[in-house]
Amino acid sequence: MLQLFNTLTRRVEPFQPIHPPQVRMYVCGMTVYDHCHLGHGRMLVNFDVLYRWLQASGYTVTYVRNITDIDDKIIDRAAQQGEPIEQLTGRMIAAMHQDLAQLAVLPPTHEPRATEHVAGMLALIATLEAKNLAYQGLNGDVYYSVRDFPGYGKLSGKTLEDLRAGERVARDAFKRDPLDFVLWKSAKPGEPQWPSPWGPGRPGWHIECSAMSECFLGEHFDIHGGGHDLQFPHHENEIAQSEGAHGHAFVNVWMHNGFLRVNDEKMSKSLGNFFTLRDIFQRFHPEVVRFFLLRGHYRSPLNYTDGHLEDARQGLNTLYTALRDLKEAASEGGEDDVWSCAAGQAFKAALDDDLNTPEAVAVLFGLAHEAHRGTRVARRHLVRLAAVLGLLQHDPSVWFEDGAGLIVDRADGDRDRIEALIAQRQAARDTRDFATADQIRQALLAEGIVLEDKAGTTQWRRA
RNA sequence: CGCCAGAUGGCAGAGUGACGAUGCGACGGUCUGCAAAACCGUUCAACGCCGGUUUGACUCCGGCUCUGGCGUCCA
Repeated sequence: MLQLFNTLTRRVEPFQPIHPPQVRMYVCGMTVYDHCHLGHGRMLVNFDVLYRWLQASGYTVTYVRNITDIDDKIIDRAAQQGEPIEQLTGRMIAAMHQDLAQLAVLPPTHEPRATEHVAGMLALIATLEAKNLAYQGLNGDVYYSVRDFPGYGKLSGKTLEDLRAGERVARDAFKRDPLDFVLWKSAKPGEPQWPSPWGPGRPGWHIECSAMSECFLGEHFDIHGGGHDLQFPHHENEIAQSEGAHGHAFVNVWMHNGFLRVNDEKMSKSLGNFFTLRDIFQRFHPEVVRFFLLRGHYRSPLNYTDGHLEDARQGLNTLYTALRDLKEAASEGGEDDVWSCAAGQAFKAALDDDLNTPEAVAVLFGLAHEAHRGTRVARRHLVRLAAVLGLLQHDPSVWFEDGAGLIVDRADGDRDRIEALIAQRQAARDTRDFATADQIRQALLAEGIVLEDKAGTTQWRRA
């Protein structure tokens, strides 16, 4: 049975959907003012694995991942670039979809945009105001009154006193309490705005997720996820909004993934130490990146360096080598149930244990070794299990000829040239002219191409 | 200052109250014309520090040190 770590209880607990076999999950997605970086990729891949694993476990999953397409940073960026907001967000959304497709991240069931749900947000704010949980300040902004919501702080494990003690809370003369947060921002000249009972303006950041999750998943659903930095204040505020408005539980399981780090610092746009996915994809195959991310547990910090990506690439190549070398064995043997074999059970146990992907990956290596030692079904099981993680779905021969996980420059006709050299070398070998044969091997090796002689033929791959 | 998380072998990274995950790298062997891949073996291997509980602790408890995150936009 699946067990998940719940931020709300700080424990790993059995996962029990509210309405099995349905599972409803919501994940906070991207704010689209820039390209996705590797940290975003980690979050998106982690929840993609959860999505896949829930489905593989027999659940019918409704997965909602929102897009924030209106906020300060978007407005600033658009202004800075002299670009209309919708053009900027449209561009970034298209880019994100490309990046995610490359990473083999499945599209969610719904991918709502904040700007399409302003009506729902206004309805929610009205409810909060009617319940005296929201008030309008003299500046026209509508605030959430934190002190009037009893459970405030339960997700982040903080009390209002703890929070007030922090000196980093900005003073705002229009708030009743420094911790109150904005639900509706009154319109400023030149900014996008929508009409509302409180005057024209635009939504605060947190309200969109309360409105959109309710729209697609209802007032009470199973799983809500996001990056660890969203735990406070974003998710805490979502709870305040949704539970405040509806008077009952909002989300059963809260999940937060750990950060990707660079030089032991969080990778973030603010720190400017980020690598965009597309930058990395210039050098490494996206599957290497996915594999790298899955080798660590989603809640642990993961440190990025080029060297670690290279390690991951070598490991992935070990798996692809098993697929390539044992290609013919694949079609042999009848159908059987992967989940009943030892590897399948171990794999399932690993993912059921709070998505222990490193352990699951270890099972994959075990299968690769078994396959090499002659276990007939091992290769098929390897492919089947890896698919659950979104791995090993490329043709192994193409994988190795394309670059074996690296992005390499290839000239047109490269392949023909290589094949021709291999033929030449073979001719030399036939006359036992090993000096010439080795010379050709060395020449190809110098450009990163490794020749492997086996069973009377020679195959090649990129190193 | 408050709250939270973490400290594992050359590197990455799981896990467990007693039995040496896994990967990468390195070394030796088998195989090969030579290689590569694979297989076999080695790396005499590690659990931040100090106490405690226990027959037994890397694992549980307490303290300490250090690191990171959150408390402000952030996946």
